[in-house]
Amino acid sequence: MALDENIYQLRREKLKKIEALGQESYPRRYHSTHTIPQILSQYGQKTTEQLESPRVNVRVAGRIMAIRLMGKAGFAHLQQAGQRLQIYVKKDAVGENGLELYKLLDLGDHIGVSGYLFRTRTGELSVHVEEITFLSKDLLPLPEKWHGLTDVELRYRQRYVDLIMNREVREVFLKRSRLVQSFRHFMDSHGFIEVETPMMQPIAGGAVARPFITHHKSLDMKLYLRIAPELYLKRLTVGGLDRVYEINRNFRNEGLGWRWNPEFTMLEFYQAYADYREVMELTQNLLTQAAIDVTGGTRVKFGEHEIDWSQSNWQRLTMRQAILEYWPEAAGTKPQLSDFATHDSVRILVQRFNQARPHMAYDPNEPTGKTIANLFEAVVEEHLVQPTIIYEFPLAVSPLSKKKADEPDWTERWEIFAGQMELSNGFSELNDPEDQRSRFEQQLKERERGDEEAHQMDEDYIRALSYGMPPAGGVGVGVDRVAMLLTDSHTIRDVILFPLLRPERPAEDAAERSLL
RNA sequence: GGGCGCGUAGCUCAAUUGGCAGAGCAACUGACUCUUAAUCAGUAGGUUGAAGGUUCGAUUCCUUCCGCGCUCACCA
Repeated sequence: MALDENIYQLRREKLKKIEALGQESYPRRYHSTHTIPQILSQYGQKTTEQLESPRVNVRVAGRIMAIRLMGKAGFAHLQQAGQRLQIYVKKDAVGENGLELYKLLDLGDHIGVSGYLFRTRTGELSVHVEEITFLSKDLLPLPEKWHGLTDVELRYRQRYVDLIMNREVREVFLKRSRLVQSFRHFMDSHGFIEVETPMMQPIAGGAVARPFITHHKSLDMKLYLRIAPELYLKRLTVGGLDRVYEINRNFRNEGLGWRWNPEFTMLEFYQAYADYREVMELTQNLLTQAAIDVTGGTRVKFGEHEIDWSQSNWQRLTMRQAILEYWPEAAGTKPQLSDFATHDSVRILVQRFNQARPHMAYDPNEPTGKTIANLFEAVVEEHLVQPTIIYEFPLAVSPLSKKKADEPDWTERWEIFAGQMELSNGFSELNDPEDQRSRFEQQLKERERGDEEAHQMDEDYIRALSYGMPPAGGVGVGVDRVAMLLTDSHTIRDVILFPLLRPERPAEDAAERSLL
């Protein structure tokens, strides 16, 4: 703390000395001829002789990540775009003034150098510097050069330092960017148009979750941060936007965990005249393409596993089949499909399962379909490492999807799982306003029963459906989770630049900062 | 919210059974015109997360609190 402040003051004084040498302390621009990655790729393979005739003059800028001074000469490494280039500074070439400036530089400072390329005795491509231009001072010390920044909390809190020090982190976020690009390109090329719908909503609908509450002052109105864009996007299909998508944040007021951050990014899209099977195919293609675009192939390391995103590796099971398939031996003989038919038979399944592994919560008053969905999560989810589509979901947990024609307790809905996570959710959209009204009413009963997350009534949405919504398939894809799988990240915080954290200790730290 | 674990210099980590709080890097001073974890000599840097307790003596043991991580529950 005190030391940190000392360094800060010392470096401020160095900055004044740098000004005294005739350098601007915070200049406005620097004209480079090359970026460091350009130099490395264009000249990385050239021999000493090739670099000598003709001589290659360069101007290049970067942040000092290593610096070594040996009396009247020195070496440093400049970092730009995650790559490093060595520079060689000697008094004969930069003059008295240049060497004085070099002596005032610290790890973390930004400089620009002009000079020519050469190879050192050990063969490293370097810039033989003729002129140094000071660009910006690092007043706070960077973490230790060898171990870098490893403290997990500091990495999230001070992501800027994390990005400077850890190249893999930079790589993860470049891949995340490519992922979003891939999704956009895929949707655009399939005739979808991108839209933005409200993030602040008077009724938080379209998903089952507890919302964040906020308030609009001049309207004196309670607003919710959206938990899903669903109901607005479907209003747009009513309006004739037959293929729409949105990539944006949802906010859910829930606990945090390796798969959960309170704000997370979803790709959500709707395709008119399609049913759940068509959008299932589309989403499978979307994800396979994303794996290729982000990683260059379909086989992607994820921890101990290798996930194969190629089309032939995808599995499809109904929810009921999956429970049979992964029923644990310890819980006795596998159930039969008929065991899902009645409340009592499902209750017996739960009892058998809980005797073997007593950790599934069970409320005998909840709808049977909800129990089956919970049973699925308890029995199956941990087994789904390779891309798997689970389809046919209980009506009770699917208030917005169409019923199966032949089984009205089940819906035309699927979810995609991989890496033990739910990645995507899609269904044939319910577009019958009267059915929708009774589903909402059913949810209101759940709410009265104490389920805070049950859906609220949305009269305007029902009015929109009453104008006639075309048949449509709709899909949501969890962008953060896909990013995790494609970057071998095992917590969602590693794919979110600034994950939600408790604020820093206010008293001490604020006092400290005001000193700086 | 429950369980487990962690918190020591700016960073990464030590400290024997409870016995003088240390190292490397970073920083400062000096030497050094091909180094790359540069090297060499020296200097400085700490309320051991906080409060309380046990003890002649606590970084170490106990209690409470704070923060972080992992995990379980709710959720995608």
